Amino acid sequence: MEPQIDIQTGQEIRVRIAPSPTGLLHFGTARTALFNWLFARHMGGKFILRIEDTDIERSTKEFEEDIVTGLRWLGFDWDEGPDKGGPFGPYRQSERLDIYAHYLQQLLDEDKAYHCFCTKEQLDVDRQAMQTQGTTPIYVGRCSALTKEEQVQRITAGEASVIRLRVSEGVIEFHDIIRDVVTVQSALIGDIIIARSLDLPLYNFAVVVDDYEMKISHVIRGEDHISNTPKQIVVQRALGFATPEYAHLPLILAPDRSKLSKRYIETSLNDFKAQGYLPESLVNFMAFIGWHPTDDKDVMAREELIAEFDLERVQKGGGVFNLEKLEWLNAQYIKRLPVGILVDELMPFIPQEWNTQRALLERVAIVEQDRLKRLTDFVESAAFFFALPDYEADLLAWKGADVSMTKGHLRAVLDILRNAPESQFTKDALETLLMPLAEEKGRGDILWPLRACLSGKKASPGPFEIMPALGKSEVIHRIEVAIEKL
RNA sequence: GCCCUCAUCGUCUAAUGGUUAGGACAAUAGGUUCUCAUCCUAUAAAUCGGAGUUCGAUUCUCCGUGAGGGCACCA
Repeated sequence: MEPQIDIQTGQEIRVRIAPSPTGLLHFGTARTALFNWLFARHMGGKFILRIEDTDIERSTKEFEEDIVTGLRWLGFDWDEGPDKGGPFGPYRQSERLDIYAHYLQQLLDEDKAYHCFCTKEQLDVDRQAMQTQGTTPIYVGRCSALTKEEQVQRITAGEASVIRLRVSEGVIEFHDIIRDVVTVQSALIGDIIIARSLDLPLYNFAVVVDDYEMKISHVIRGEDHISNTPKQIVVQRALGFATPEYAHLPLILAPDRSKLSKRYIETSLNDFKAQGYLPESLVNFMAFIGWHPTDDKDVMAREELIAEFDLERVQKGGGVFNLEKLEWLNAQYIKRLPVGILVDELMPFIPQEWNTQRALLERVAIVEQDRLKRLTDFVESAAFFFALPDYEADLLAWKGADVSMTKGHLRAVLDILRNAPESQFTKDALETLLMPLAEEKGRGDILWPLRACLSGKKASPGPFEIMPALGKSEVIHRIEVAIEKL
């Protein structure tokens, strides 16, 4: 497909996900990645991964690894990124320091930025004062009048400083695809710090430089960034850069409607993998927090999402994370899996011993498929197929039936099954074989003890599902065990 | 405190200036070969409040209320 051009800007459509490796892959980050990816794929544009590791104290390689692994698992293939390069690399901010230094120096030379020598303590006092006065806490501008000579002098004298951008008063207005126009007074921003030094740029500065250098056409990010946008626009203007199109996504909320935190769900998306969720379910689920198609579809495959996704239809209000819906969706996707694939997916979760017979595993998977909400459920619900659990004899009695009667019923079933050839061990054949007896003696009287002795559990799949999976000899054996118990 | 944003069933959401306000999850009640699950059917459940515009507003405007986010030499 030829790269799509944005009608409004005439630019190629390029979006990015820009996580900072200061923690595990968060659910919200994954959802932002998804919306960027869907938009890019829908529009035929490019999706870029950029690692924002300017915070050298908190960023780690391990977190970056976790994030990249998670995004890959979800299937968000990026066109450019630190692992695969691209025409506008490097894609890790820590490797772009010379680029930032260049623009920082330019701003300093043009006197659009200046060195500020205020200490953190001073700034804290200022902030406190403004807050008690009821005004917006911004920089008071103590250092803004310093001449270049004075700045150089104090730096050479060894005084610590940061770099601030001069922000003039006025109105900043920007367009948001989801929210239309957002207006902010720049007087409420003040002279923002854009770098600690030439080598240590800060977020609001680095983002602007990178988005420009990487020719990002649409910035799609969480609503928590709305208040950063005017600051970034101010930087763009100082640098003479065009403003990209924005789309601020509604936040994902915990059930108490506060910002989703690690207190409610596991922080790393990779934990969802460990808990037995399929990437397809997560993708479908995440897409539906903040977006829905026009029709009533509720299970949508990746390709359908791409085909129908539309940023303009994204919800404005935050959405609560609903675990039950995720589980339901996961069950839907598990149900739709071909057995072979299901078994493959199950592999990482099952005990070694079960893995000796692929054929048995497949038969069991067929029985359990409709009962699984998560892949991990299989371990517990299917255990009885691989080893008959210990159970009490009275489990075998159906609604107060006495021992000798139950025993007799099981013997009758055993007789029928002993004479049946292995080829008769299919669901349908077994039903025609045994149902007449069950109708005669009472369904519960025959079926309950049979099922109970096969599974050793009071709740399990039905006997006609269990028997074909187990095979003749094991079925006979389990019935004999039961008769012995009685 | 200041700034920004938002508001349809419990939850995710659909819809239109005129409909019985639709679907899904969850809940409840039934049904299908014993149990559990699946599956099927049905029931209950919403336009935050007040003005205005209009023949008509859930939809447009304003005010109020409520909620969320942001206010770092973090991102």
